[in-house]
This record gives sequence, C-alpha cells and structure tokens, in this order.
Amino acid sequence: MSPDERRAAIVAAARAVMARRGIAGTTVRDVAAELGTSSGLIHHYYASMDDLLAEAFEQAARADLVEVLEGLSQGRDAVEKLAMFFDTYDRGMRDSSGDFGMQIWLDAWAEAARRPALRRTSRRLNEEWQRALAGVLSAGVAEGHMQCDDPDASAWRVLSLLDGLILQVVAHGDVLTRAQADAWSRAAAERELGLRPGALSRVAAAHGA
Amino acid sequence: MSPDERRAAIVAAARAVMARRGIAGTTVRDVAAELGTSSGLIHHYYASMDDLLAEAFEQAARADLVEVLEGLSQGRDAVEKLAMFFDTYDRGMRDSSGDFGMQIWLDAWAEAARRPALRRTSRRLNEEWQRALAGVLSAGVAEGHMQCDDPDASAWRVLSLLDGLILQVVAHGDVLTRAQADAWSRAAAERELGLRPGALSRVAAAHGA
DNA sequence: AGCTCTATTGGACAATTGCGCAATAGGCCT
DNA sequence: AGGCCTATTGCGCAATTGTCCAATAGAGCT
Repeated sequence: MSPDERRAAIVAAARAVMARRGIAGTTVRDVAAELGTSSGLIHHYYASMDDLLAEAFEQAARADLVEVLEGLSQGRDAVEKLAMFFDTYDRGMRDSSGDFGMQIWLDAWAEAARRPALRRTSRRLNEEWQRALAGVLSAGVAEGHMQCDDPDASAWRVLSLLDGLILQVVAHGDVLTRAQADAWSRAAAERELGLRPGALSRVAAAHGA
Repeated sequence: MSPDERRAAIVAAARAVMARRGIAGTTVRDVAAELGTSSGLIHHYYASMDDLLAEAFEQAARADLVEVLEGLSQGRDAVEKLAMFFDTYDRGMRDSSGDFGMQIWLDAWAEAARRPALRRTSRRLNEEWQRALAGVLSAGVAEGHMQCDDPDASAWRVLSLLDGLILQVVAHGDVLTRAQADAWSRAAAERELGLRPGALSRVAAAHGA
C-alpha cells in the first residue's frame, strides 16, 4: 500500500471510529483496530494524535459541506435552493452515521477551546457553511423572492438556529425530535426571509417523490 | 466541618476547577488539590466522578438560570420581560467568568453522550430554560402583544438560536461578536413574535440608564 | 475516661492513554 | 541474487485516570 493510500486509509479509519465514539473518545488503538494494523503504524504517518484528529474531523466535516453544496446546486431558484439545503442537511443527519454525524460537531465546538488546530478547522468550516447560505439569500433578494436587510446576519441566524436545535436532539435525545428541529427551522427561515409559510417545505414531498 | 458544609465545599471546588479546565478536564485530584484535601474524601461524599461533575454543573448552570429568572420577573409585561431576558443573558455572558460561563455548556452538550448523569442534568436545565421562556410567550399572546401559534416551539427557537450564536462566539472567537449575537437574536425574536423591529432593544438603553 | 462512629488520609490498583523503539518483513533497485 | 530502504510490527514505558480500601484521627456520647 502506497504512503498516500495508507494515510487515506488511516484517516478513513479514524473517521469511522469518530462516528462511533466522538472526537474525544477516539484513541490510537481504536483506529489501529479499525484498520486491522498496529498502533505504531499510526504514529509512523501522523506525528501526534491531535494532527490525526484534526485531519479526520476536517474531512468528515467537509464531506457534509460538499453534500449540502451539491444539494444546493440542484435548486432552480434561491427559494428552492434553500429548501434543498434543509433537505440535504436533514437527510445527512439521518442516514450516514445517525446522531453521531453531529456529535463530532459538539465535540469540536467544546474542544475548540483547548485544541488550536481543531478550533481553526471548526471555525473555517462553519464560515464556509455561512458563506454558502449567505450567497443563496443574496440571490434570493436579487431575484425579488426574499426580503432580507442583511443576508450575512440572516445566514448566521438560519445556520445557528439549526445548530442549536440539532444540538438538543443529539445531546439530550427525546427532548426534541429531528422532525421538529427540521420543521421549526424551516418555519423560522420562512419568517426570517418574508416567505409564505410552507414555502420551504420538503422538496421531495412537494414534487411527489 | 459538617457533612453538608463539606459537600458544598467539594462542589464549590469542582466548580472552580471546571471554570478553569472545563468539564472534561476536571479530575478528582484537581478538585482535591483545589480543596486542599485528599482525593479519597471526594469519593466518600460522591459515589462517582460523573455524579460530582453533574452536581457541579447543575449548580453553575442553575445560578445562571436563577439570575435570568430574576431579570425576567422585573419586566412589567411580557414584551418587557422578554427584553429583560436578553439583557440578563447578555450581561451574565460578560461578567461572571467571561467566556467560561458558556464554555461549560459546550462541554456539557458534548459530554452528555458519554456521561449519563451529566446528560440528565443538562437536559433538565435546558428544559427549564425553555419552559420559563414559553411561559413569557404564552403570557404575551394572552396580553395580545405577541403573535405566536405555538409558544412551545417558539421558545425552543428563541433559545436554540441564542445557543447557536453564542456557541460561535465562544468556540471560534472573533467569527462573531457578542454584540452581534445579542442584537441578531433579539431581531429574530421580534420577527418570530410579530413585534415591531426594536421592540426588544436593551431595556437599560431604552430607559436611559 | 473509654467507646463508637465517621470524617479523612494516603496510597495501591487496574485500566487506559499517547508515544517511542528495537526488531522484522517485504518490496524495489542494481 | 543481493542489498538497501521503509513500511510495519508488537511490545514496553511513563503518565494519568477513576475507584477502592485499610489505617488513623478526632469529635461526641455514655
């Protein structure tokens, strides 16, 4: 196995463990076991566990971002793009790794205070999410379909509300359902952008698929 | 020192360490050192570390909640109560222990997946915040000053947005300012409840104090 | 004073952690 | 084929963790 392949395999194994145990719960031995190799090998390719965790988190987070960006590009206008954004976010939350896909974000936010490498990565990814969303809102205003004084602020609000609601689902379980978090954040976005109630309903449902 | 005093002293020491090192970084020996006693004594009063951390977090979080509830009670009507809610929340965020007052929430949400006692406590406290807020919104609707189909859902939204925005401030630093998080969440609440823009501005400022 | 009960000590213990290192294996070039 | 280089092993080490326990001290009651 070539060095590049090996590095990729290690990160993939680290992502798999992270999805199961969270960032803080991912150990060198877990990754080695997942990979079916020795623990020493991990250190041959990654100088420290911090480096590996930062890299694995970056890839996992970016994969989610890419998926959402692809969903976004499928919308025909800004309103549909935004609806697709919620669709993809919600779908990504359900299949892949269940709750734990989001658990790594909770870990990242908490660990950001103590791990500089992780903080930079987490911050950068969050900003990319916000930028993508702000772009859609600006387009929506330009198209005349959305009302919004400050797309930048609105994007932060839509994103942060989603984060805050999903946070409750992941951290506390039944206190909210995923369906409520999804529906409530769509409703808030509609109000935020002067859309009629229901304008951001599931695209799949609206198209009968 | 009486058992009750001792328990209180242990929790106080745990809170002090938590404020410095975070929940995940608080160890039995740290607490014992902070208290100037032996580590065995902690286990004489608390069956497990999980219990102690949950208790310490509970007290720290409840102190914030009580402060907000007091602020809330100073409002004359529901709109003013809600404005006071934001005032107190924002003030509590600044003085006490700076960012660390909120950092323990990030820790709690992340650690909830791994510590059952902490998860229960975190969940209960979050529900109390939501209930308090929902009460204000219901009163606002009854008074005819607010429009809101589902006070319960709206309360979760207002709270989660605030959490989500503050999260960015605490975890990522300058990506947002505390002032933006404060102003933006007030604006969203105004929209959410059919209030005129500016209706939830700082009470202190509005009264010239 | 003596007895009892418990607060308190200080260290032992096993488990787990990241990390390093000497030894091995196996592929690639000459 | 032979030799070098590095991927890979598997164990060991030191540090840290939560938990437990036998021993001690000291206060309060009879």
